[in-house]
Amino acid sequence: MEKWNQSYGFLLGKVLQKMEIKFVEGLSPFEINARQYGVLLFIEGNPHCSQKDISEKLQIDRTTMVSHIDHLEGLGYVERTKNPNDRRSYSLLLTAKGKDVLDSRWEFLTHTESEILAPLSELEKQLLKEILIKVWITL
Amino acid sequence: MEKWNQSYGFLLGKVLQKMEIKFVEGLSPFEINARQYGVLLFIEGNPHCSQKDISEKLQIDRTTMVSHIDHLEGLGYVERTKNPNDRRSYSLLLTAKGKDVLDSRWEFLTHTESEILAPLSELEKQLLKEILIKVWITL
DNA sequence: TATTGTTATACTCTATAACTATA
DNA sequence: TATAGTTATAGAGTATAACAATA
Repeated sequence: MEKWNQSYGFLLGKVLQKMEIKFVEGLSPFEINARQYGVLLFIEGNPHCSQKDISEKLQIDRTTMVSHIDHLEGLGYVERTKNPNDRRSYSLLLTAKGKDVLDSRWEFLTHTESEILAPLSELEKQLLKEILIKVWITL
Repeated sequence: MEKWNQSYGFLLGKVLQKMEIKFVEGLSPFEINARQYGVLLFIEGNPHCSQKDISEKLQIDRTTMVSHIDHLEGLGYVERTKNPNDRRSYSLLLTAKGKDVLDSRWEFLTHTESEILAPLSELEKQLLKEILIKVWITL
């Protein structure tokens, strides 16, 4: 075992990189990247949210959000309407098409993850998820 | 629990991101990024390697390697000498200064990781490492 | 005056193709 | 001819600052 394999960061990075490469491949027919998929997920969970909301929660710069939403709107996955209560902001919603992409790729995502984590037992997979959630919650 | 928290990829990404931000901050006084730290680590473990060797093993494009090594050589962390057996390639070595940076930042890296993983018990930390290694080995 | 979204611009990181020097 | 390294260039992805519309 070499020195760099003893770092959690390197190990996490390698596993994540592998997952991401596969997942991004699966997203490419839908012309979005992993970030944009995350945005779709967020909008599904927070209908009528603003670009600012996503920007804050997902820690994406608000100027970057503009181009992400431009892109998703251009593909017909997301709909911008002005928020009647505050006309500075948008009220964002998934379209039916966007919802389809989200669901189909969610299945693909979980399938991809299973493949990468195949060497683990069911117990280990569950432990890994619990451990990650425990760390994430306190971040 | 929201949907996106149920993905290993999102959880891994969040934890890694947090580690990386802290680690890169700790590297900044030494004017290198995480990739370049990885290169130093590789050279330590593989003295007299060529740029091509690093490029292949760390999956960094060889043209990108040129600027990384330029940078590390400029800082006096790495020494380029021509390989006498094949004068096309370099024989790369850490300087004493490079070795110092590597060691001091290794301590910092492990300390940073401990901070992020603080919510875990010793057993959980060990399980996490074992699980990650198990997945990584089969990648 | 502060906030949401926008635009123009610049910066970082990386990749592609053509070049050189060695083999 | 093939390979290691180099250079110039272009492409993502992101960030900064100035602006418009609205609060």
